[in-house]
Amino acid sequence: MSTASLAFSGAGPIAAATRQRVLDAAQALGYAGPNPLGRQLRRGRSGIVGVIVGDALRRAFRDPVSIQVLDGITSTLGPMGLGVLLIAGPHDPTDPPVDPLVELAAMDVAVMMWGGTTDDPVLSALRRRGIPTVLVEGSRHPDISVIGIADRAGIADVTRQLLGLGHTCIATVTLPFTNDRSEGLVDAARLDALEWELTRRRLDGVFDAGVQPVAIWETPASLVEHGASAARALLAGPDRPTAVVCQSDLLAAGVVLGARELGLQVPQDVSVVGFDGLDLPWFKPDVLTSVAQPLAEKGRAVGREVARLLEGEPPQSLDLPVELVWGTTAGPAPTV
Amino acid sequence: MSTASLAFSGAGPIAAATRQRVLDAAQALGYAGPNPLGRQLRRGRSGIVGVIVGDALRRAFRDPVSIQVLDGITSTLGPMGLGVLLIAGPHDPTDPPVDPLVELAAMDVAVMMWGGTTDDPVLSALRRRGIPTVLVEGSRHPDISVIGIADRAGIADVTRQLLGLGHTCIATVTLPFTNDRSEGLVDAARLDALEWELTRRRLDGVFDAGVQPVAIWETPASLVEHGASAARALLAGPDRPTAVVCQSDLLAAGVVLGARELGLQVPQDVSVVGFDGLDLPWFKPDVLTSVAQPLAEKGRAVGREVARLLEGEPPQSLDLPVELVWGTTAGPAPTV
DNA sequence: GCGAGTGATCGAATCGATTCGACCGGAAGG
DNA sequence: CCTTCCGGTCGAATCGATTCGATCACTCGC
Repeated sequence: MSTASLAFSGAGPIAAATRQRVLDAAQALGYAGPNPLGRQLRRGRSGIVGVIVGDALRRAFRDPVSIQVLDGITSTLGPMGLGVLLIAGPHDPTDPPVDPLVELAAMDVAVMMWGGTTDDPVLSALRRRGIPTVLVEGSRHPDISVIGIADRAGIADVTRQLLGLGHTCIATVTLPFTNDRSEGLVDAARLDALEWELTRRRLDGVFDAGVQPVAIWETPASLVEHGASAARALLAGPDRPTAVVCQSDLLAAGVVLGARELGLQVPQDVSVVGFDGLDLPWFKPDVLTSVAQPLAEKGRAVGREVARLLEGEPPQSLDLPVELVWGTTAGPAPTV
Repeated sequence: MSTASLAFSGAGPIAAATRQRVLDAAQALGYAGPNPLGRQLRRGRSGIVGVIVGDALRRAFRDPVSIQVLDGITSTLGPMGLGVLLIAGPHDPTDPPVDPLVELAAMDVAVMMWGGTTDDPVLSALRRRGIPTVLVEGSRHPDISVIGIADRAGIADVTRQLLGLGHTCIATVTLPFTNDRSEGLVDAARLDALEWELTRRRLDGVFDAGVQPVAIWETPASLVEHGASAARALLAGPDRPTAVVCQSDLLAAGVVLGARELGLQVPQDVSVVGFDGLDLPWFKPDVLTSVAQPLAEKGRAVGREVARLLEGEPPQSLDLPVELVWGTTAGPAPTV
């Protein structure tokens, strides 16, 4: 048995002739190679990285941001012989708050693809199981790796640019506040109920610039259609904002489309800025003014951190820079 | 040990008090519950379904078609306690033809998300390992489950409609022919080199309608930008086709955008039909004329077939119907 | 009061590979 | 010629849970 093991794994000394004899015998007996389950048990490693996406898979995959990060992750993990197990994140409040896979599946490391909330049930489940975890865009935990970006400062920066262009009446369109996916204007009570770290941070970016938005509009997901309905609600009235800061590019693109539906010109009548720096082929020849984040690099950084954790090294957090991309959707405030 | 096992699994008779005692002891000892690896080895089941996407993950995830099918798959598999392991399909010819995960990873069933070629190395690797496999949109294999759609008939149908509207000069824009991702006009030699089952079948649909396309344009992937470049190439000349049949909606949308860039009106100057029946929010208010396939249902059918195979039942193939959706991008041929 | 029956608990084999140490034969060196 | 060393092979323990059958305590019925 041990010789057969060596023949297949190639680790350790084995004569070429013996190896061949083993391989031939395997062929004759219809043995298709070592059973991964046995190997995994013995090694104590499954070779699997659980990636918990921030939503039902359907929605998560419609978001180019998740996709690009996921691609960066897999392209780093693949060559290391690690596989990615997809796990759905929290979505419908009717579902159990934690996917059974989080409790039951074999994985060496977990990646949470969204910031999560302050005390996330998924995160606690992972900690209970003792599975090292990498958070994408979460808040700093002392003993957990967090791969983030300078989104707060980036949003503050682009907001200041708008101020410099004479905008005084600025609205903001945000990502979801909680898992319950409501849509609409945010009042003080709702603002207190804000649970998602990421949404809060980007909102704080606007405040950091010294802006008190004339309206905060919450969307149930980062999708074009929700941006469009935000535009219909925010830009229809007579004293509409002259600029809209959006927490994602998809929302911003939706706001632009919605504004045009209302007969408004972008950026002459209203300026729209987004976040992410996506390349949207169907948006051409326009280019969103946006805060670009290095999405694929973020994924690769996650992959590298996963590798570090597997080596047994202590968690290490990392913040990636963002870059302001000045496109065609923002300009000076209209003169009254 | 056996009692502890019963306490955690809940299968078999155990007194509530004993159970609680075991759970308390586990807590005290810092035991976080059964190790999945041990359970999997014993059960002989990993609870994992390997899903091989038809491309590098990045490209596959930009394709709403894969996404929706994948979503259907996961939503069926999740409640059955099965996890989805993502595996990249064949992409750059420089990479190894078969992802190492296909050879090494533990999985109970595999799903190939694209038709593949007649003798696919991935498929043979899976058969060698004895892993039951479900093919999405492949060609009929005797002992393999194939979940397909009536795409050939659907394309033939929509092509006949175009004939009925007076179109005689019809071009077609296709999905890739092989893994080498070339782009451009297809000549006889290239037509012979066609390896992808799915592309061939949809092309045959056009032929079935009795149409000999004036041009066949191969794209390297189902993306809007490739449709746009096809349009630039096919529609620039004076004797351009009056209708373009595309093998996907993303390509069709790209053709429409490209045609407009050239100053053409759709459908007045040129009719464009697609395939898939996607809902593209950014394409509104236009609606693609398309052959709609039930994407989520296809995914669910895959999930059900996976379940069947796990039960040990013999492979069973299934063909889902398609439906012609008459949108705003196709109309009568222009009068000369 | 004793045997049958029942429900809970425990022993031990098993899944399949890995890996350390023991062992063996042959070659090189003294 | 004997010892030492070394590359190659083989035995056996181990990873962690599941599960069948055996055992045990206890109750019920006669």
